[in-house]
Amino acid sequence: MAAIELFAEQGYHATKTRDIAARIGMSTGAMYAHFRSKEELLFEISLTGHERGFAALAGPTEAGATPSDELAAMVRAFTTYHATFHTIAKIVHYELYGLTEEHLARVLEVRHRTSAWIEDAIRRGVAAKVFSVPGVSAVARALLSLCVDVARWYREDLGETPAQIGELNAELALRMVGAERA
Amino acid sequence: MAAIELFAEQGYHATKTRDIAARIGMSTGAMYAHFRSKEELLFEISLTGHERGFAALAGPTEAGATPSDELAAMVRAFTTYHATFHTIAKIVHYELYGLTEEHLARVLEVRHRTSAWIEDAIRRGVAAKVFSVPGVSAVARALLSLCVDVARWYREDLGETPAQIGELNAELALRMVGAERA
DNA sequence: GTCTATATTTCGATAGAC
DNA sequence: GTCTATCGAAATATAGAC
Repeated sequence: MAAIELFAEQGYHATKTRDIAARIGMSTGAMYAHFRSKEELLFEISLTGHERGFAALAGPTEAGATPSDELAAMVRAFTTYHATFHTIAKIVHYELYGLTEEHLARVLEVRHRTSAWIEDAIRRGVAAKVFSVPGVSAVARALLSLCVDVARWYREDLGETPAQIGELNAELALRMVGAERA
Repeated sequence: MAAIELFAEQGYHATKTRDIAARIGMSTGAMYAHFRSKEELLFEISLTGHERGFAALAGPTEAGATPSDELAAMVRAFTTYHATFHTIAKIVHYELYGLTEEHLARVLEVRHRTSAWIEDAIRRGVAAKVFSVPGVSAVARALLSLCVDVARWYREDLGETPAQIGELNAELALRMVGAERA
């Protein structure tokens, strides 16, 4: 979708319906056959992006994995997602104030689910005495920062693949939680 | 400044000159005695914020400090800055696309100075063999993420002081660079 | 479904009185 | 310097022909 690129490049409010129309080679009038308003378009992008981000984070969990492997896999996948879909992720994290109150509530639910998921992973490692952290939720927040902020600075022409950034962040995450190493 | 709060709360483009006027209890006409345009207002906030951020990062360097103490002090101060002035920092990091080309170039120079500063600190630790990192600039980027992203989620009613977040991030930074501990 | 044309609103910025 | 009033441009969204 052209709107995704534009919202991410310039921000939601800076993007005009004419810009979107021009990029896809349509008139503004024709676009309104596909969605009711600009905010609805933002909400659809935002909610889908939130759900896919959570799916990326929650996907790699395997039964029987060690807390370290589990956390590394989560950070690796969540980071890779934020690099690969950095345009959508920018909208997800920086365009919340463009949503209506009802739509905002919908995406906040997903955000809460996301942070709870990573907190639980840390908590399991602490319980198993393989992690040592200054505070579970504070470190969870820091790990989310590490993953999420990738969307702010990542560009395809950086010479680094999303997978490489993911691998780096997985390693850093294990260091941050003080994981005992094999 | 009222504009700072509004730009940070809703974004630059979402903030109307009438909103700013209303918050400070002035008319829009009266405001234009104080600045030439909305973009000029954004630029002033952005440049000042950038410079103060760099000053916070570069301030704590002391002669004779160990690489670990030095890096910890930098991350502590830079994080504390981003929590304390999270409204300004939001503008600094998320409202770059609202600037004119000339003004953008000015702030990009400060940003480059900032990342170079933290890279150098890591490089000194690696040279002294007290840090062990997967890559100097990649880890520098990650450290910046950790500090900068604080501005995205910090709120005063969180029950945590900026200094506490700063202390946490300083500890996490030392873990990330694999600093040898006393 | 897409076009051209336009209705309607709202924006940033200015004019002129005080 | 601040006010009221307003200009001119630009925005979202709609109307009606094809």
